[in-house]
Amino acid sequence: MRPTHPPSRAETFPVNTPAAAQVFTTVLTQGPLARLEVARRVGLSPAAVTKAVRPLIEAGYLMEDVDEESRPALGRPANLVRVDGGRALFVGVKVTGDEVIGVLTDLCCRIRVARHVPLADRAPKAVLASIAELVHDLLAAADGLRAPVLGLGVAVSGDVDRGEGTVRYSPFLDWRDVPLAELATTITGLPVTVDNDVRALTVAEQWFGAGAGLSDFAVVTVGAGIGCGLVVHGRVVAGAHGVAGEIGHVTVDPGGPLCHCGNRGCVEAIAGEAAVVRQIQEATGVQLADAAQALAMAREGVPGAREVYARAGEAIGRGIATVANLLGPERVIISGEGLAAYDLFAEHIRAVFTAAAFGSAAQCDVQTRPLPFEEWARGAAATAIQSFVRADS
Amino acid sequence: MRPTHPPSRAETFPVNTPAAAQVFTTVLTQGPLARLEVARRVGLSPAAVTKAVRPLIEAGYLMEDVDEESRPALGRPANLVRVDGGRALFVGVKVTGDEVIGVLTDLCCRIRVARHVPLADRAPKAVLASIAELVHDLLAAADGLRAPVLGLGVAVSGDVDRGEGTVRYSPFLDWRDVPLAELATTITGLPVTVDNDVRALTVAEQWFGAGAGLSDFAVVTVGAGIGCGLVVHGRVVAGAHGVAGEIGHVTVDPGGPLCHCGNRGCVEAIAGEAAVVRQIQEATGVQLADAAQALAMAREGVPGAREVYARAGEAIGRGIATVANLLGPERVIISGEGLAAYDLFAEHIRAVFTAAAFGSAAQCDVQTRPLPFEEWARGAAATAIQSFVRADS
DNA sequence: AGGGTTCTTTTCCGTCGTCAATAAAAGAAC
DNA sequence: GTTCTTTTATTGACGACGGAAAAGAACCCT
Repeated sequence: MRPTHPPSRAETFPVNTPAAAQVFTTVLTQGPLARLEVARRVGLSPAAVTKAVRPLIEAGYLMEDVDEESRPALGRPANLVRVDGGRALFVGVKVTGDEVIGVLTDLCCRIRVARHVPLADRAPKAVLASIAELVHDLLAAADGLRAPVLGLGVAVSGDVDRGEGTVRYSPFLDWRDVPLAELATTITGLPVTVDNDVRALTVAEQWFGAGAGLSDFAVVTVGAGIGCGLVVHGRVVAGAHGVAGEIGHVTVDPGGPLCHCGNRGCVEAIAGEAAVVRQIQEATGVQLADAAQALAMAREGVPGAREVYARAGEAIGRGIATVANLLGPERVIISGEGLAAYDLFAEHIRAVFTAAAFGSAAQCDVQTRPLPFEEWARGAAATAIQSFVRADS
Repeated sequence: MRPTHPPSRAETFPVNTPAAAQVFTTVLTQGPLARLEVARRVGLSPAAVTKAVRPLIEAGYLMEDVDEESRPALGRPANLVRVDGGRALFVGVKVTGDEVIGVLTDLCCRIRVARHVPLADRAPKAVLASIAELVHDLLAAADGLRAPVLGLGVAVSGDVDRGEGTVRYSPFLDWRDVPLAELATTITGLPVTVDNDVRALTVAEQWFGAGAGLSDFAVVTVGAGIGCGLVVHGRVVAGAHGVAGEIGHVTVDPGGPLCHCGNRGCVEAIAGEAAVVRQIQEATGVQLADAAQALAMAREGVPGAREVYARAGEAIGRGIATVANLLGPERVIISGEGLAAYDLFAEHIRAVFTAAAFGSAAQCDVQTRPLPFEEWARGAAATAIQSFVRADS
């Protein structure tokens, strides 16, 4: 049940306690902080923070840093503690249907290098080859940075068991029970963490994005599919069977269009990329090559096209309202390539959401964040950092 | 942020550590256990369990108990540890629209006495008077049991802040910002815990019911309203704004009947008690006095009546599928007075659920549990026990 | 230079949990 | 009936972690 599939012998985090992990993560995500401030946020005594920080500084993971800027008018200025990004590197990889996106990040999870590799074939072998190529490239780039690469995170859509490091079922890739972590470890020699792609993005948002500091929020991704990452009680929800956040297959209209899952009126069957293209083709009678064309038509004001986007927005709004009603998150973050059409969605999402959110669930803050695929890969790197830092025997 | 609103000075749990609370809860919920077995389940060493158990035995909360039955063929027989139910008592109260149900439980949360008091008026004053009467009765009954009453749990529908002990908004009772814990403490002199009623029932199910041992499950209650309690990561979900589990206001048919929340086609607007009665009246033209009459008509086979129940079942099934798709619980427990009509629902719930559940979310085990209102009150008592045991400064 | 303020560290101590050894309570074997 | 085996429970030594309090450090201001 180790979240990382480890190679022979690798550099490990110097302290193996929950407190150390929490201190490190707090410093990582909440920027340079005075020890006293860390103590307040983590709920430890200042002394405990001093003691937790010392070995991490000695190991080079944290560093001190006086901040000339915000010197207080009174009292001793704080010795800020920050993560030394240059101390270590991680690789994050996101697999999509037609390419593999990889980023090399530092220990602060800042992207240093990003690479894309096209994917001809979705079979595990081909994907692994692309991952290998990507990682090889990134490791080469890492050579110049004089820091060890300590982990690889891989994000794949579908039912992923992070603990086992296996992809149980990915409809998109047509994979079943692929021991991806093990395979990637033998190829790359790195400790590998495998997780679902939306959950990986959710971790990135939790650490560095609009979910920072929130214990309950949701990330809704609009694109080829409609996905959702949930954070409840401060932890990403994985579900008992590995599946969770399937907002794309929430029914919003039982009489709606047929979905590939076999049901009618799923959010994805109305607002997924393929569904939008298809519906606009049907409405206009024009054959479209891709989503960009569909978007262009709607922007031009072709009759029927705008309405398709409006209905898509309503479906998404209803899906978000459902999440809000069931979980009462503090915030919902909408992201994904589909945001390119956000101007066509926005008002409909909002209108349906405010109408359908029950009681104080409507207080939920809905915001959009256009995030490129690199950000998903960064999330994968974040899961690798998580595994590296996490204290679990 | 204390979960219990305490009176002047009361008996407290002897040890204030997470480990002790966990050991006690494990023994409470998983029956008499050998220390070694407790150690295995809690993840502590046997020695730690011995040390945690001792003060609890000295304080009388736990007791030893040799089990002649399951003596092993080999080795030293285990000294089972169990909670001494007779050591302390708790009162649990559930407020409904027309009555207040109270139970007196022992420390094992077994119901010793149950009482109902009718409720003429839903104003806080009247409800508090009923609670006072009920508690007075139960305390009188407790006198004969020679054990102190250590807490009162109150379960109310609506938006309840357990930490503050206040009812922020209860549409059903038409309450706003009632500091119920404080009020009840001054009246009864007991430490009071206030929580949402469905969440209280969910705690009871988590401890003693079909949710025992599960870290992710849901309780769906069918009755006057349709509610839902969620357990994620082993904890009951309260939501950032106090509202969560509003499955009753998940939309299943945007063109459906109008709901009191202002939307169309909510689960509650189709499958709530009032909605079913109304729909059957409309379908048959017969005026009905209550849900029992509606049920009788459907059982007699009056045309149109059965169909209303069928549609209700479908709505519930879709709601459950939505929960399963979003959270991937291991189990969904259906309960509530509405189960009286379960024979008319069952197949439709199941059919829609299996069709609409996505991927391995369909592995979720859906079961029904007819639980009387006393069980809800017992849940309230369970929250009181939780507050009593919980280690939080 | 001295006082005020705030951050950091030190020292000491208590608590809690593990480890390893020991005790205890059986039945089985001879 | 003694001894062995097996399993459970307890003990005591030890170490790690975190808190409290006090001292130290760094700065500003007067």
